[in-house]
Amino acid sequence: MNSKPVRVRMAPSPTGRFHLGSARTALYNYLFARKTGGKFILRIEDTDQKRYVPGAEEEIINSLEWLGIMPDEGPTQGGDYGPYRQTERRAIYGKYAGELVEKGAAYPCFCTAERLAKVREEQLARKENPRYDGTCRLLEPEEARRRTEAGEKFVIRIKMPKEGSTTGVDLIRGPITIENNALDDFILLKSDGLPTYHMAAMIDDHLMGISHVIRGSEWLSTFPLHVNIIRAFGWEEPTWVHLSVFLKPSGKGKMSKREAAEAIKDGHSIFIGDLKNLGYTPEGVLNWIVLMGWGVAEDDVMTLDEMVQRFNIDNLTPSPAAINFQKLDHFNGTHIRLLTNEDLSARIKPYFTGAGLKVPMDTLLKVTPLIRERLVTLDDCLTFARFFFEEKVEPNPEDLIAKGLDARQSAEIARKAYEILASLPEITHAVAEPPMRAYVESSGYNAGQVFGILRVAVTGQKVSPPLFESMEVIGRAKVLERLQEAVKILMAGK
RNA sequence: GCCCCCAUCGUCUAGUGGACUAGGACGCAGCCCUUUCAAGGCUACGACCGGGGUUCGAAUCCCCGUGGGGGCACCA
Repeated sequence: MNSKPVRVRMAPSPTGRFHLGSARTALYNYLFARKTGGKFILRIEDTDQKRYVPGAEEEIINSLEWLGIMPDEGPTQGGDYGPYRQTERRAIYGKYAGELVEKGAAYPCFCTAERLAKVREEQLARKENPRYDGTCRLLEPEEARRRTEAGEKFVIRIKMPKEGSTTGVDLIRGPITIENNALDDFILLKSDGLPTYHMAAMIDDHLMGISHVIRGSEWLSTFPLHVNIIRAFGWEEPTWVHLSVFLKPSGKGKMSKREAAEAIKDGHSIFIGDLKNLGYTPEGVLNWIVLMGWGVAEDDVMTLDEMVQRFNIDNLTPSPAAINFQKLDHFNGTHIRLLTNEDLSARIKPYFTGAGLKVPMDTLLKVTPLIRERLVTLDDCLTFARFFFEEKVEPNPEDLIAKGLDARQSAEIARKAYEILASLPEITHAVAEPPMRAYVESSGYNAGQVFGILRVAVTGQKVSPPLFESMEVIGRAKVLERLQEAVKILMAGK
């Protein structure tokens, strides 16, 4: 490990949606910064103008905000090392690339894209590895300068050593060595004047004082190239950590576009921006992803603060992890149950109002305790509790008929239940249950039959929160009204 | 094809040479609780990829296989 003050960064490119993998990278960076008292930085790597997606940067920031892992420095909050968007730093890169050319560590290349494509094709046909053939590497510096000054289009390539090998050290994987002749003369500066990732990231990491680079394992194969670039500049290397990749649930390969769409149909998603709408909580999502690539011996239910306390960068696992949505559901439900009544009520309220229901907070506060342990996702509140806020319920006539009984008998039970409840001054759990129990005893019907009919009549559904508690919240008038309606339905269907 | 990485229950993982009859979590199955559905409690099932070394001793270290994954752009 190096001795620099801890500064870590997340450097996404605004070319697509913000997904699980990006979120986990951000999380680990965040946890490490908090754990060590360091800074967490967001840098937008927008040097590819062709793939730029409008709104992508906004989604990144919204997602981080929703998860509660906002950076200390970044394009929105600023900082002493800005700007934090690479396109706003473009002047910097040309200067550094020029420095490398001066040193003889890089060279201008005038080959056209067409020629490069042709070379690649020929190499492939000969079953050779596709790579730059080195034509412009042989150019005399004077001639190269004459051509660039004449206005000819060019890129700048790194002059990779032909011999030897390069070794970089990854914190969780150990030394990684690659033969230099296996590395290409990668392009550092594109003909549009913007840098490629390879050079831009190294320059910015250096300029921003990044101490630890925690990034995805897709960078593992170009890792030695990055080490070479840093050495060419004569800078100090950061500590490197390459995270594992996420595999699709089957464990066979990365999530494809098609599979991402499938997941959404199932009520799941790999995109953070969707998870919110699907009723997931930041707490549940965070707990879920933090454990894919990092493990704890026991007590795996954690809040963000607890994660910070327990996080240890040395314990990150290098092996790929298959996504398991069932586990997300589990953690989501668990964290929902951990919320206070007020907090949970406030979080589910929008789902009711979104469905066009009027939801008074005082009533909701009484409903929430009845459904909280039944919720896997926040939007489940609608399936369990919408009848509390509806004027009328529309029970399925068949559901009103208890198991083993016919319509006439069920109607009799409903009418009797009405009589009993109507005779009471109030319908609370404490007052209503004893006489109903007594009726079950004396009637010869069983509890499941009697309460089943009552449940469907009052809630309109076969599955509901506890019956008597529910009736107490619904209120005497509505309970009796719904019971009467049930008797009517039963009589009509007889 | 070439290069790199990885390898413990179905899945996520604990394990850093002896405390391993390999621990936890999800899922699955059963039981308890119970007016439904959950939640909760208990129990069961379930793994060190294979082969060689090193060592008194290996899930743990080394090598070779095998399997899986990633990368080979004027994309990141």
